[in-house]
Amino acid sequence: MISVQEKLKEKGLKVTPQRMAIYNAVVKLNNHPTVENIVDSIKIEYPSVSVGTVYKVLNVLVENGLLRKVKSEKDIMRYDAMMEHHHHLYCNATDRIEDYEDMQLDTLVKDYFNRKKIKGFKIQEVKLQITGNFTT
Amino acid sequence: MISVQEKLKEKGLKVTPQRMAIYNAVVKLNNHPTVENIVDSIKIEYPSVSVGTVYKVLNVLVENGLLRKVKSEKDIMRYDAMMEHHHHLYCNATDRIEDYEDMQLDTLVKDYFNRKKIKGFKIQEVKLQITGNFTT
DNA sequence: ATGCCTAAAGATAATCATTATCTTTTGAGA
DNA sequence: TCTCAAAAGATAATGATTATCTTTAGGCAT
Repeated sequence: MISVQEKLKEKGLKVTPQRMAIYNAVVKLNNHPTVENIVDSIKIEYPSVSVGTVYKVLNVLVENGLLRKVKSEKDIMRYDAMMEHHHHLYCNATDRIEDYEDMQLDTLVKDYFNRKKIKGFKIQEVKLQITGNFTT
Repeated sequence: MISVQEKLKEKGLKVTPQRMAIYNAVVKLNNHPTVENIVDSIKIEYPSVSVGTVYKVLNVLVENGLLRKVKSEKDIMRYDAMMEHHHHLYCNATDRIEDYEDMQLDTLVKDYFNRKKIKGFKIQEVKLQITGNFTT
């Protein structure tokens, strides 16, 4: 598992405490935090952090493949540190979003679209948006 | 096929020319128009239309099950007049979004999740977000 | 280790989609 | 036709995100 520092260097980006803190916050918060969540979390360590910086850093991390954007029902952006192919469980009752990995399902879908092509469209990725309710 | 007028009356909503025009614009534009697209389209018939009104009407139509919101990669809301269960094809190159209906696929997915439950989660709907490129 | 230089952080203003507010207009039942 | 609440129009406000400008600090060369 390659570290954040290494990934940043690889891309020619400077390793700064803010970038580390923001990345780690997304990993730690882990349930697809909003910018607000991230700012709150970081304020504990870095009370002086600027909101603009958080936005900038998040964009840099997304552009360089360290984080992903996740769009929720509301029009606030959320972030995900899980970079492998996966699906999302959306809760109807709350705004909770959880990652869902299922290679068996991926195979099923892949096979299906290998057999049945969509005419006029070349598929690159298929992601499932599973809505429902958490029972726990 | 029940008409828009009837649907509005059914819900106790007044039938106004603006509501008709906005609904018809979404149907006519058909490729998941943005509010801007809709306003432009309507300005031809109703040059005096207010943008605020378009937003309000769209929200009313969504709340009453006449339209759906579709979120795109950008953070601008788009609208869809297709109310039946369906999936979306997202183009990587352009911002084109197309509806995709596939009952065979729906059956496959439904059967899969009937056999393999997600623990701690009750599924209500599964929608596929198919990204790729239009070849036409 | 020190200095230099550019990238990044901080602070603040600006933007832009969307919503709220308030007044005027109008659909539709009596 | 009259009435009245609901809807439209106009405009201001909001709130997330981006841009701008100044200050700070990584990190490479000396």
